[in-house]
Amino acid sequence: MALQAQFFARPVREVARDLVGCTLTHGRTAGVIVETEAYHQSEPACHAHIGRTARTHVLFESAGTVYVYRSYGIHALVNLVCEPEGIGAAVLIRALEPVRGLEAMRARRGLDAVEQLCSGPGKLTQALGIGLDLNGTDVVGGPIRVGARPANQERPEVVESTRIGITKAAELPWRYSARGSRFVSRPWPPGLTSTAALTG
DNA sequence: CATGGGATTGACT
DNA sequence: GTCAATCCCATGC
Repeated sequence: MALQAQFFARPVREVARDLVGCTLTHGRTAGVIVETEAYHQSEPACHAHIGRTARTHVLFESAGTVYVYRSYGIHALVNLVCEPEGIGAAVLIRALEPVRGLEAMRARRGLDAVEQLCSGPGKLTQALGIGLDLNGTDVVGGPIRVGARPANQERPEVVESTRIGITKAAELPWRYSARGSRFVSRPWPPGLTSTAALTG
C-alpha cells in the first residue's frame, strides 16, 4: 500500500520517525527504510534555511516531492519533502535493508555483502539507481515510491539520536534508526569506532 | 566571473 | 584515525 501525499504533510520529525519500517522502491529494486534524518528550514543544517534558491526551491514544494542533490561532488542524496507547501522541510533517507533487486544493487555497487549495499545515504542511491534527474519528481505516481509498513508487521523500535556528518545544529536529536538493524549507516550512539561498525 | 564548502565514501596509515 | 576525490551552487567582488 503506497503512502499518499497526506502522510508527508505533517511535522517533519514525525514523518522521519514513521518512515522507519516503510519500503522505498525504484525500478526493480527496493529496501526497508532503517535510518532517516529530519531537516527543517528553522535550523541551519537544512538547505532551506537560506530561503528559496535555484537549488532549494524543491524543498518548498508540496509534501511528497522528491529532493535529490549532489553531495561532495560525488554522491546523490535522496530526501522526501514534508510539511505544508511553502515550508522548507524534508526527510533524508540514510539507510535501507535491501529486499528486492539484490543482484542489480550488487552490480551497481560493485560488491556482494548485503550489509554494505544500502548502509549510507550515498550508497543507497547508487544501489537503487537514483540520480539527480529524479529531483522534483513525486512519490505519488512518480518513479520513486514509498510503501507503508505492512499491517501484520510489527512496528520497529526506533532510536532517536543526533544527525550524522553536519557541523551546524549538530546537537539536535533528529536522526531515527531501527534498533538492532545491521543495515544502518553507522552504529549508535554515533562516535563508536568504524571497525566496530564493520564487525557488528 | 572566481572561489569555497559540503546531509559522503573508500582507500590508506 | 586521517585524507583526497569531485562538482554544484551560493556568495562575493
